[in-house]
Amino acid sequence: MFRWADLGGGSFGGWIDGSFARVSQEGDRLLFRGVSGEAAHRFFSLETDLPAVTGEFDVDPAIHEALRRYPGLRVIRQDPWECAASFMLSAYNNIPRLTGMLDQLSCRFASPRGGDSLALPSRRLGLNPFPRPEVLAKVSERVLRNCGLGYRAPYLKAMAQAVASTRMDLERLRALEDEGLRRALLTLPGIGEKVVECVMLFAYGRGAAFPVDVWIGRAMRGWYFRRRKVSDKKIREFARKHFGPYCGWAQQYLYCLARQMPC
DNA sequence: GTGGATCCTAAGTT
DNA sequence: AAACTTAGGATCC
Repeated sequence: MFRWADLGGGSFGGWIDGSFARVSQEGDRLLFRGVSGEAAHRFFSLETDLPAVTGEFDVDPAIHEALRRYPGLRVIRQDPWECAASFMLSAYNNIPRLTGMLDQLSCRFASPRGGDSLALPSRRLGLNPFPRPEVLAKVSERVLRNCGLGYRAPYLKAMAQAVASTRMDLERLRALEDEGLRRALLTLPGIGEKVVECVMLFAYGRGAAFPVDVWIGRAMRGWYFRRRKVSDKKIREFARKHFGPYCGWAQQYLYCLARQMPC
């Protein structure tokens, strides 16, 4: 999510299932190189009937405008470990710094394998695969701080240890219903009410998840609550009822709109 | 225009 | 519920 690079010439690169993928668009078709079509389809949720989904929550002027501005926008399905770690690190942080942190981690604790060799990204781009939890679990807190993580360093180490051990099998969590999944993920260190929604939505494909970050919070208060003071939880509950079971997809559209025109 | 000192803030969690 | 690390960006000389 945070680690895709603009390679120029209308082409973008990032890691999908252990392969470095290059994606470009030809007319209304997407072209994938370095990765199986199947994996790419899963990653970009291309099996989802987008008009059917967006039609379900095209219910008011704000979301309507967002749908008009960002046609084709989809929710990705990322690897749960990378997703959980990335969003944990995003807490009380800014995007440029976050990407710098992730780049350092991937350059220092992961090496490129797989993908077609000619298409391997350079280390300078910071585009190695995301480090495995077993690796990060053994890295000292001091070294993690050295990657610029700050106070988040111990969280990442503890999370990596949990995921690398049998304590937290992120793949087995797929079998759980939304509430069970939410409760399980919340036990991970550094994951709270906002990040858990991100992981559910962007890694586990739970369309009913609705992350309320500062941007969505501001925007929703402005657009739907007459700028009243409302808790993030209330906003989430409202969104779930207002937009329905795919409110998480609506969140993506609103998020883009909120960042483009801040309140 | 360029360089550096300083201030401020940040896709929240504990 | 106040505190949390610190890099990157903005502002200002």
